[in-house]
Amino acid sequence: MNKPEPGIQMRQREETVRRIMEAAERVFADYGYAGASFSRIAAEAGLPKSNVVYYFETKEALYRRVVEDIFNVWRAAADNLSPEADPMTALSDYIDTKLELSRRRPFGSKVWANEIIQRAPIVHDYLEGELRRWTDDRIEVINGWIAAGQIRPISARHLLYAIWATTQHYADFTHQIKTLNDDADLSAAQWADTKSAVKDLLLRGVGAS
Amino acid sequence: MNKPEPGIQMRQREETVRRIMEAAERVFADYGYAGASFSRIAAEAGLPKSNVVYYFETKEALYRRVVEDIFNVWRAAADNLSPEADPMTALSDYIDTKLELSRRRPFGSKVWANEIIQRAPIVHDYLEGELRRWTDDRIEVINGWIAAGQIRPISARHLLYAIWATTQHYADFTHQIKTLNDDADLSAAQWADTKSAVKDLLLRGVGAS
DNA sequence: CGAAAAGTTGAACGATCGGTCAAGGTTTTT
DNA sequence: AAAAACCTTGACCGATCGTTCAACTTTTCG
Repeated sequence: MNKPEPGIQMRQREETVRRIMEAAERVFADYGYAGASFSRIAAEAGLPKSNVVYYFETKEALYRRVVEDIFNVWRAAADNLSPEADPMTALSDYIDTKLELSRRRPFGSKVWANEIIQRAPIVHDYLEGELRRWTDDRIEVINGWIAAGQIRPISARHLLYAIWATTQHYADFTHQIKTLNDDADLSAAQWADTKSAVKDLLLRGVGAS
Repeated sequence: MNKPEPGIQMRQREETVRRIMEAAERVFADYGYAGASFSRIAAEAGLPKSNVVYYFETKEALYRRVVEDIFNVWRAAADNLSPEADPMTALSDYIDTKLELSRRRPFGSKVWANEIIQRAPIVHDYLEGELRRWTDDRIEVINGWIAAGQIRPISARHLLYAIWATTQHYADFTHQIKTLNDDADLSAAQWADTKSAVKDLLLRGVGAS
């Protein structure tokens, strides 16, 4: 049962796969599923097209890997919204985490948005299963907070939707936000402003003082 | 200077153009710019491909017409946010109007979202000109309300972004929302709930009692 | 009415797409 | 060192793309 020490080939394989997936995430985000081509992804990754095909067989398989990857990151972030915590702290942390993801993985967010806009041909099963359960669970948690008088009696479902919408907006609509910011990327200070403004607005909405 | 009474041909032309643009809006929303093909749009409109080309010359020209059309609708809706009105009434009406647009023109919203996600190759000039001016004007209006003590001192810019994000979310992420609603479209009652929930959350955020 | 203009449509074009394949090189295993 | 497995890559395939074109019908207008 000894794990074999990775040889040159295996280490290079992982590195190559990672490079292709990063390129693919960018290209899928910038051109959509149909508009993204193997040749463009390969060029972005600095590899021949055939080599990309060798590692990912089909375009759909590569796309699926990219979508699953970003989804796993998001799922991990979602665990922050735990039932035990204080409502304001938990929601505040959740918004922070989601905004930080929008900042660090904007292409992943765009790929996800594209997938949903186009009726989720790939991740539909996940939406019906895992996401539905996760959402129902969190709605119960929030309703528990409401019943205990810890927050205002708002609609838990629409609160979640509002958090998703506002946080992901800063990734998906990066270009619009940048344009309205005199064509400059948001600075670190502006990102901090964003976080506090979003939290201020939404948390006040649930009853923060 | 007498306007000529429209003959059979001209009336049918307008009708055909409208039918093509409706089909195109759906297809561009469902498949993205690159994934939308003349043949699919033509099939959706019930016309031969060549006929669609006859009316719109190139795919980019057709796409541009679709984007400009939805943009004009949105611009008209934006006028609701006028400086003179009472803050809460004005913001409430604005949110109502935007949500009603998400309900009635979801495909247009998706086309717009796609365009922005993909760096606005078509509407970039508009973003830099008209939208930037409109946004700056509204930020001034909101800051005026704040200075007059009519609403809480929130960030006007991020308030606007939050309104855009939450309202458009119900159009762009229709599929996700529908899936989380047991695969059922939102009923009229659920749309009413949505409107009041979004307004409750955001308006409380700006200081409604 | 008859010529000009506008609308309709199937066939065909070069370009690009996703994917296949074979030939040759490199690494790992025996 | 020989065999096996793995990796790299350019050439190539059928399908589909946006676009062009020519033949034809219908509508408009003097």
